[in-house]
Amino acid sequence: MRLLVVEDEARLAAALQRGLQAEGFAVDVAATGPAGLDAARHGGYDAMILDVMLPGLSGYELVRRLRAEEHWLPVLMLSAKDGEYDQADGLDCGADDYLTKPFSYVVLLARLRALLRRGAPQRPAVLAVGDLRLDPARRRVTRADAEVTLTAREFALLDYLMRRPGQVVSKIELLDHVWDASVETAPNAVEVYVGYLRRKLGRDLLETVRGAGYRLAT
Amino acid sequence: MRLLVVEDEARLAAALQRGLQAEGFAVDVAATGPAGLDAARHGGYDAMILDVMLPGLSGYELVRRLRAEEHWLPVLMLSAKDGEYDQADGLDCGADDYLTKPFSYVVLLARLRALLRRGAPQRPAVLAVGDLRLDPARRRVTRADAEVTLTAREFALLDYLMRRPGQVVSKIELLDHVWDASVETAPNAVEVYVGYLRRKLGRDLLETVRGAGYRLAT
DNA sequence: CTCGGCGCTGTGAACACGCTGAGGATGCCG
DNA sequence: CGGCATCCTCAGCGTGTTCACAGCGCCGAG
Repeated sequence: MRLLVVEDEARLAAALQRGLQAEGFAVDVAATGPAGLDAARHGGYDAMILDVMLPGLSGYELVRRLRAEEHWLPVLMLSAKDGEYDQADGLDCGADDYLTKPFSYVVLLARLRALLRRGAPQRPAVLAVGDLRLDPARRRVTRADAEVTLTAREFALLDYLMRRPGQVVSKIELLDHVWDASVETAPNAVEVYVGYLRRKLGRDLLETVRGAGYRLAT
Repeated sequence: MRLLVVEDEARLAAALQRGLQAEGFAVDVAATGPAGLDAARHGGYDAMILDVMLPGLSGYELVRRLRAEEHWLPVLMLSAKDGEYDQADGLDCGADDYLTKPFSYVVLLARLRALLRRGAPQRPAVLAVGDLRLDPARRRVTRADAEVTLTAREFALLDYLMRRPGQVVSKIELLDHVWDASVETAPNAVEVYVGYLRRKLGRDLLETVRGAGYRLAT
C-alpha cells in the first residue's frame, strides 16, 4: 500500500511518515500544494493524507483539481481549524474523510484503514470528449448518444487517446502502450486502426499531425 | 433517498427525522437495536444513521451482524463517547463513518452526503436484474418467476456477474474470484460454465464481449 | 511544377478467440 | 460397489479480428 502525505509542517510530516511506515505502508511526502498535486497525479498511490493549510495551493483546491481531472484517489483531509463549516467544506469539495488537528494517531489509522477498505470510491465512470463517450467498465462507446461497437484493439486505442485529449500522440507511443510491446508491429497498423475508428466514429474526430502522430479533437 | 435512523433517545430521533425530511429524504426511525437490525435487513435503505448506545443490541454489534450477513448499506455511526478508541472500534467493526455527540447538524448532513455520494458497494440481499432473481441466502435463482436449479459453480458465477450488471468482467477476473485462486484453471472453464448458464437461463442473458470478457444484460 | 515521403485504404491470409460435445476424474450417497 | 452429479480438460470447428502488403493520393519542400 502506497500513501502520499502532503503536509508542510516538517515535524508532523516526519512523524506521520515514520508511524505509517512502521505499519507497513510505503510513504512519500510532499511539502507544498503544487508538489502534492503533481505527485498525486502521477504517483499511483492508494490513498492521500492531505493538510488543508499548504503553501502554494490549499488542500481544498488541490482535491477539487484532482477530482476535476478525474483522479479518484481516496483523500483523508487534515485541518487545524475545527469550525464545523470547514468540515462540511472539505467533504463537499471531494475529500472522502476529514480529521481535525489535533488528532490521535489511532484514529488516523482507523480512518485510513476504513478508507482503504472502501477502495477507490468512484471510478473514472466515463471518459467524455465532446459528444463522444467511453465507459471502461461497461466497455461501451457512444457518439452523440448512438452506440458504436468496437473491437478490442479499436477500443484500447480510443481509450488511450481519450485519456490524452488534445495531445499529439506518436505512433511509436501507441505501439508501445496499446499494442503488445513484446511483439514487433509495423507502425502502419496504427494507421489502419485510426482508419477504422474514423470510419466508425466520423472523420472529424482524429486529426493527423503529419510527421508527429495523431490528436483527438477537443 | 431512503434513510434509516436507529436512535433510542426520542427527542433526538424526532429532530433528525424532521431535519432530514426537510432535506428531501424519506426517513424511518427504529428505537431499539433489534428493531434497527430488522429494518436494515429488510428495508432497502440507501443509508443508516446509527447510535452506538442502544437497548437490546449495541450499534457495534448491529453493524457487525449486518456485515456478516453481507449487507453493505452505508452506515454513519453516532456516539456519546468521544474516547479515541471508540472511533477506531466503530470503524473497524464495519461502519463507514463516525460522528461524536454532540454533533452539529451541518456536519451530519455533509458526512451523510459524502457517504451517499460514495455509494457503498451495492450488495442487496436479493439480487435482481431484469426478470432474473438471485437470493444468496436461500441459494435460489428464478427467471421470470420460474425456478432454475444451478450447481454450486454455476451459482457462484452468476452471483458474481449479477453484482456487476452491465459491466464487462474478464475471464481472468472470474477465475480469480469465482474459482479457487490457488488452483490453476484454464480460462476455457469459464466459457464452459457461461455455456451452461446460457442453456439454463436463456441465450440473451450473457453477452460475450470478444477479447474482453462477459457482460450481464441490463 | 516536380518529386519524395508520409499516410490512407482495399484485399486477403493467418490467427486467435470463443463455443460445444465428449469424456475422464472426483466425490457423494444409497 | 454402482449410480449419479459435478467439475473441468480436451480437441475440433466456425467466425471475427488482426495485420502485412502494395498501390495510390496527398502534402510539403525545393
